[in-house]
Amino acid sequence: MWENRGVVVTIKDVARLAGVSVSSVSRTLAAPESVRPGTRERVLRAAAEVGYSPNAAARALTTGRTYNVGLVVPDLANPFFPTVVKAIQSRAREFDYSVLLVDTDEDPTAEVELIRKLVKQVDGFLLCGPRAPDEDLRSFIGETPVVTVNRRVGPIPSVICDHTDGVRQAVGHLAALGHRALAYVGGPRASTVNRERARGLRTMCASMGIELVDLGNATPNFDGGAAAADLVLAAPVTAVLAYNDLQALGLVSRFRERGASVPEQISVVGFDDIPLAGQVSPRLTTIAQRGDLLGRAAVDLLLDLLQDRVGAAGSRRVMPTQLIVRDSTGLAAV
Amino acid sequence: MWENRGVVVTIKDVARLAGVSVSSVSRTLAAPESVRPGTRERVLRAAAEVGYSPNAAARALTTGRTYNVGLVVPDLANPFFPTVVKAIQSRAREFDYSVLLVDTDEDPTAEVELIRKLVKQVDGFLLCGPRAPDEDLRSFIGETPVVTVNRRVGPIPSVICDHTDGVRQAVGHLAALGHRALAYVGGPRASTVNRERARGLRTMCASMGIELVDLGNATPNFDGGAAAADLVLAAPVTAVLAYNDLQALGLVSRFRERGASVPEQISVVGFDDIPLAGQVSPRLTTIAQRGDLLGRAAVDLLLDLLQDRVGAAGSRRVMPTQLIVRDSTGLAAV
DNA sequence: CAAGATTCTGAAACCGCTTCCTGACTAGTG
DNA sequence: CACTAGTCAGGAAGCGGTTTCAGAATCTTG
Repeated sequence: MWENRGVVVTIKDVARLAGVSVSSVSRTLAAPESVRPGTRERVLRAAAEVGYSPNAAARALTTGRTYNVGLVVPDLANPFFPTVVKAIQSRAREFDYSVLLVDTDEDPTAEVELIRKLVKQVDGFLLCGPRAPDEDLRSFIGETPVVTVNRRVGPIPSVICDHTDGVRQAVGHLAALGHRALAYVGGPRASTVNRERARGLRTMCASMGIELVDLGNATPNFDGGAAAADLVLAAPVTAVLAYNDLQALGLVSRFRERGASVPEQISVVGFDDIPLAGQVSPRLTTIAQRGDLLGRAAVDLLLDLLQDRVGAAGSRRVMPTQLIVRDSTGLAAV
Repeated sequence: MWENRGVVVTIKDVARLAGVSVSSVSRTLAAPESVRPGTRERVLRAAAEVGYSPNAAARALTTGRTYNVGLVVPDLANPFFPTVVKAIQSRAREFDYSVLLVDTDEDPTAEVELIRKLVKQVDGFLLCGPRAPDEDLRSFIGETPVVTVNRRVGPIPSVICDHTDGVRQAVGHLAALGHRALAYVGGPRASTVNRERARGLRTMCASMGIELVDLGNATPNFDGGAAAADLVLAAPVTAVLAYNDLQALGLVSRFRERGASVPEQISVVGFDDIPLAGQVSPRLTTIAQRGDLLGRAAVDLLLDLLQDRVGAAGSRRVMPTQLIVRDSTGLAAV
């Protein structure tokens, strides 16, 4: 039924109509200047007339380039990722690349398997906050081009945000508000971002004489935050930083249930600046990562890689990070 | 640099190693029972040994099947879509299909163009709440298999939620709480879902003697809701239904700013039951669509279509809808 | 205007896989 | 045991492009 979908027009049809050989058609389309203007004209006219568009599979077969990129995300339901994915998809399209999406549901094992399965179908991968262990990711080196987003693994090209600087801004902000002790609700253990933030936090707090209570790893979503809220209240702190905004929202929600008002009794800082952060009440103070910039830069880096036009120096790109002060932080309770 | 990514193992390598012809290898992999056990054994062993996996492009070229589906969404940043996309991606994977994702940014024109561009690269399309006009979508009939999700266009196979029933439940709920006049904040004009809800609402209200104020079309996001909030307060109503949860959240937020408490002064009902709906405060009463069911059913329908195993009868699938009563609805203000 | 240098063009091979067709071999039958 | 029917495996064509190579056409130049 769908076999003869419309009329399948191939390069031969164009060649016949234009009265030239298929090679000339191919050449015209690939490098118009390599063909005489007269021929070019006829070919283009013919192509337009029959509405020709080359068959991607055939092209991929000969050239070895699929014009597909594999995009792997741990959980699309985390509002941070759609921002990145949108940017990636749109930037890829500008270069006529298509995006093969894979959601791994936070499963590190599935992640690696799925990547392996797709290797032949794409020119390279964009791994957003991959959860697989370093050595698994390393195994792709030399096998297929890979760019990681918000994760750093050995020499693998990456695009990340300057989380350390983000943390610096946040701690500075809290210190200025008089907070002397704060808690950190962590994210996935495997997350580079989490480690970087935790480390940055320790350094900053140490250098500023602020007490830091590490509450361990919580799941990176609303419920994870809500679950950690009671730990926070039990700790001798006046402010808390969460691994991401979803957790922060969970914290706020549970604080409210417990009757602890934000920011009067406790200040809350999130990470990511997801769309909702500025819309809920109280509006969330958060450290913004520009997901759109990350996504765009990741595509550019991968494409550069595919063209061999990237020195080792350029294989790591760092995006800025910015503290957005809203209503969930205030003067430290006395 | 990436040209010789690893060792490219082809069907020939397997054939050589197994001491058979390529045709036998191909046959073994496609239809194991068509080959003698001894041969089968050797082929499989050889394939495993060299880690063979067929080249998708080559296969697509000969068979005409790409094992890709095109997934088109208007805006991934709307939290309803990730749910659907996740389900689609995961269900597709079960059948070894890959998902080519396209986000159209709510642009009806781009939508059609992008679909056209991808036609050759996929076996069919899943259009989630497409925004393009009916006639454009109709033009794909016979050209490429298409399944629409939450949109009905002529004979195009579709999966939708029973929105009329959802509306029925919601109006029943509000009526029982004593509301006699309610407002509707609409969504995109082109949205089938929006039309269906509006129509259902009119019918229901008429039959129950409830007054309905149609506030026209608002953008289907938080800001659209916030913008409509003042219209609601100016109307003689005690409850409002929004086109989606994002709008509902916007409404609540603006109501709060205006000092109108929810649900004491005004009840709010959303649509979709996005993850956040149950987590914000007040928790949102909403009409749930099971995005996961929709996504899964859409994949199944498309695959059935591709196998020619779907009668005209089965080409429309309707998913249930359910009112989730939470805290944003209460007794009508007197 | 002829000879050589250049630019264009077409024929053909090839990418990796599927599938049709044919021949070889096995099994079944009288 | 000879003959037919039925299995199974291999050769080869072909999917729709790209690219190499060599020949044809055009342009220079003396």
